[in-house]
Amino acid sequence: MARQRVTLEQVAKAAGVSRATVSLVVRDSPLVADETREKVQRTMAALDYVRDIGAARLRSNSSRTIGLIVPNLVNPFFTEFLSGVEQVMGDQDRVVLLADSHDDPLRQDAILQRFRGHGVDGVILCPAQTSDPDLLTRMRLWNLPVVQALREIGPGHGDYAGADYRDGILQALRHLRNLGHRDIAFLSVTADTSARTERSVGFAQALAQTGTRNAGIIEADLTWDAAEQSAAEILATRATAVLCFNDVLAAGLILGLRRAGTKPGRDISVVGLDDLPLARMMHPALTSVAVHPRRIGNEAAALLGRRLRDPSIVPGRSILPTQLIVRDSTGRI
Amino acid sequence: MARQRVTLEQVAKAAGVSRATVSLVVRDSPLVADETREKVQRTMAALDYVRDIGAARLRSNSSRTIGLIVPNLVNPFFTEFLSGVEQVMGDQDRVVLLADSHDDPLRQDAILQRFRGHGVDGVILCPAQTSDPDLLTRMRLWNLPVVQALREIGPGHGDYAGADYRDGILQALRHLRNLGHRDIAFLSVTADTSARTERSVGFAQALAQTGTRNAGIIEADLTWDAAEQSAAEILATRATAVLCFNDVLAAGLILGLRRAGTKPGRDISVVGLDDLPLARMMHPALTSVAVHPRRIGNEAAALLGRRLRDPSIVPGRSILPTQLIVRDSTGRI
DNA sequence: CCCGAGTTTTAGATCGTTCTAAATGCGGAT
DNA sequence: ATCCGCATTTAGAACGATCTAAAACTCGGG
Repeated sequence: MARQRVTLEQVAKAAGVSRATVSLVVRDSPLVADETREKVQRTMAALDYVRDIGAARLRSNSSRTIGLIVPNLVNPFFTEFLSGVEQVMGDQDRVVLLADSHDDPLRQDAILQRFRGHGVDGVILCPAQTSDPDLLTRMRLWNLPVVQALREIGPGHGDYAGADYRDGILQALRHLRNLGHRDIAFLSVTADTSARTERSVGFAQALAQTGTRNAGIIEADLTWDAAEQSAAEILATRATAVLCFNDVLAAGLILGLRRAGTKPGRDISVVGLDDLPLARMMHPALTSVAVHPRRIGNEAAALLGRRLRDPSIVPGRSILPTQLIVRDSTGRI
Repeated sequence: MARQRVTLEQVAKAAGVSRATVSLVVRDSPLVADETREKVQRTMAALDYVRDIGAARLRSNSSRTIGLIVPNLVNPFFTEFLSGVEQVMGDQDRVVLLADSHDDPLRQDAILQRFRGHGVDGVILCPAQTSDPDLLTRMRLWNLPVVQALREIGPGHGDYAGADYRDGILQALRHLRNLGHRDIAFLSVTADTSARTERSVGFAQALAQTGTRNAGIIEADLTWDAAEQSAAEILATRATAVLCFNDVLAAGLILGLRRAGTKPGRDISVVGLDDLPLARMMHPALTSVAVHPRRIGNEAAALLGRRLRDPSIVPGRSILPTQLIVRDSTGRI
């Protein structure tokens, strides 16, 4: 069975015009006469012509393709984000190349090379933990536009989309303070990312601003099991409330606390970050800071679109507001 | 800032050989002498050469790119599946183009055209509901290999990867029967897919095989809210146990039941399908049929890889076993 | 009847690779 | 010396689009 791709040439022959004219029609150029345009469009439809983007890119350097690298496809937070990116890109008639770095900088490098080879127009990157600080410089040398999202390499410059976690944490601690809590622990992660430092710093600042006290910072791997294990450590502190790095940890912790015989929401308060859909489903339903990862994905995609249209534009930083959603896992002391 | 892509030509010049030789090295051809190969490889590394896959595909018709279409990126079930696909494809040094059809056949068509334009080698498709039955014929005409997964258009032929839902449902109903339940309701979805018919048929068969009775089939949209609403309808039946289309519906239902004052696991038993991670986190923890979507993704990717290697190979059907995970949402009558 | 301005169309080069078919170099058998 | 076979290398034509620069029309005005 032969390769029977319909080419510009064939459309041109069938419509009785030149290849160049058909190419103009394909690209919606105003240069072509209305009558010709229609004739050509009819022929294209009749022959089921599909433009070969690869060939087009070879000549024109625009592949209508972007790369997306996330550190973890299993975490619903990133998949929500991903779906936000896909949505906007789909509407712009761009295609998303997806890859999972598993938070491994080497793998991330390999993915970037692969993306380069495929001629992506740009990349949306949630950098893997401990990414090489001058990765961004290298990418600039490669002429590869990048928008960072959710995490950031080095001090903030370049396009970035994220959420205002600090304010979210402040809201959470205010809420806890109002319920009478003074000693608050922080269940953090082991992974070393900008997201972690941002939240740690946010926690410290919020303690100061609300007049509450640090009852200890516990670290766990970013898995439900690890969080469940950490319940014991948390209970060993004097904390009456716990702020969690994210909802996954919060969910695990609550499971662990319940297993240990404590009643989260009564004996101890737990606040999550992210407000994943599952927050509602848990028992007790989780008080959490809504971050809207999908919207961050929308923003990141929009930023990249903007950058591709005008490479010299000044870097944009979208920090979306967060808001505390109070449910049953927090209660008066 | 100029476009400074390093090409075969430049590598060839620097290494003092011809373009063709460098091309052979790039493709690991055995035709080239070891000494030359090493020299060329050194030069490539020094110049930071990146092979342009688009240009390569233009000549050779292999883009090392596959398209993946899922009906819903928000449902964790599909993202687990997706991550399974990505994993295998990444290992094969292929890139995944991802798109979300939102269960809309028109959108699905548009995506397929886009993928065609990008010259994907093949497609993994979870068909949108009510997909045109002869979509598969069209794709054959396009010379576009396809592996279906999780759902299927028309009667099963062609490569397919899925799970043995029927057996899973049978396991679930046996379990309920052993707990003393005789009247079982089925909380199904409105969407019209092969997945739904498979589960409906499975339910009917399992009723017969276990000597239990159909206490009613309720339909809900595939959202947590809709499932929550349906609790009232369920309670209006004589059912003492409910089998749910999937865990998302089960989770919503449990929420609705609790809100209505019933205690799932005691007053009424609930079984989910899929065993998403959240099944463990709910209260009561959800009894569910494990399906391992990630593995199905692995399988689908493997099937497509096989097909690409040998287009004439006989179609493969991977139906993975399922197993019932008993937790707290089911109990003796 | 030719000219210039404006509109529409086109030939041919080009992008970075792979493929085909032929050229080259070398050692040993004739 | 000449020729053969083998291993290695290469020139040049693809692939399917876009781009550049120029050609071909059309239409009033001089």
